[in-house]
Amino acid sequence: MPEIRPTERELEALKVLWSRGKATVREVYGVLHPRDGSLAYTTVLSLMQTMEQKGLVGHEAVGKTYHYYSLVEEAGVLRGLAAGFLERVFNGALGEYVARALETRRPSAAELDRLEQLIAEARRGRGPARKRKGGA
Amino acid sequence: MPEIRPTERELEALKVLWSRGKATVREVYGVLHPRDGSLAYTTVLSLMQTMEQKGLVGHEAVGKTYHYYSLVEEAGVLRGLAAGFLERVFNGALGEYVARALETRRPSAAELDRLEQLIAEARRGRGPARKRKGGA
DNA sequence: TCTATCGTACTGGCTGACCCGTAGATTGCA
DNA sequence: TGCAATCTACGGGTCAGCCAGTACGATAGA
Repeated sequence: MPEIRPTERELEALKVLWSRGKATVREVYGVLHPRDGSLAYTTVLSLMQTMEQKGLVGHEAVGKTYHYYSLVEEAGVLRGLAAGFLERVFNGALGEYVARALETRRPSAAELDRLEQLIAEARRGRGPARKRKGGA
Repeated sequence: MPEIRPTERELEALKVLWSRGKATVREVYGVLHPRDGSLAYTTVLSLMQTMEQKGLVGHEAVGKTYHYYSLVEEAGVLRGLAAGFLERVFNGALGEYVARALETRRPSAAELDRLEQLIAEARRGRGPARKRKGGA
């Protein structure tokens, strides 16, 4: 597992696939285009092709169109990104990692409750995730 | 303030400057080289010149050598990086941001205490930072 | 003075990310 | 059958990041 590190654009596309299960190029384009303002359809097409070549996504032909789906698990990718960022930027210092994020905006009470919960779970010896790692 | 976003290499160099106050190219090279394995001295020199052009660092001549120093505040840069990462990857979801990081390794009791402390401070209405923003 | 050494300045090459236009194939429909 | 719409395939172009070689000046020591 050579560390999955999608680029920014690739991550945007993956998010669409994760939320929908699968999607056509046009659907991904429909999500990315309004945000970016100007972004050609063929650009998104190229993006999907590049991602397929990298093994991030796969496709199945339905009629003449392709339905793309993610080949990488969302939680795993996000975990990897977080781990890399934590290491590269904060040298693994969890406190700094959280402190800097808290400085950027005032967190809601609900968010703070959620954080407390995560910490409590971590204290109980198991990670916050309920799922096991053992994926493909 | 057009959002400071140093590249990976630049961040490595900035860390050296932050920890030492100022440093020569050779000193930065001395830190970066062992980690990277092979990295030419002139490469680090080019890096510093690029960073100076971007306004990330400045230098003063001491004899024939340059002493470089950071022009950007450490806390501010890290805060910006954390904010960007939080937004781009987790759409601003603080819980996910922390949860994924906690999954990567087992945090120590001291680290969890530190997190509790940060949350408590956030609950008291003020951010975890004791310092005001008003920098240069 | 001559030379080795140690600086910085300058320039170019390589790669990946990103973007898009055009071509070609297929389909639906009048 | 002919036309328009809608795909995918392919190729190219731009730019930033990264890396390093070469040039050139200053300095210290023989």
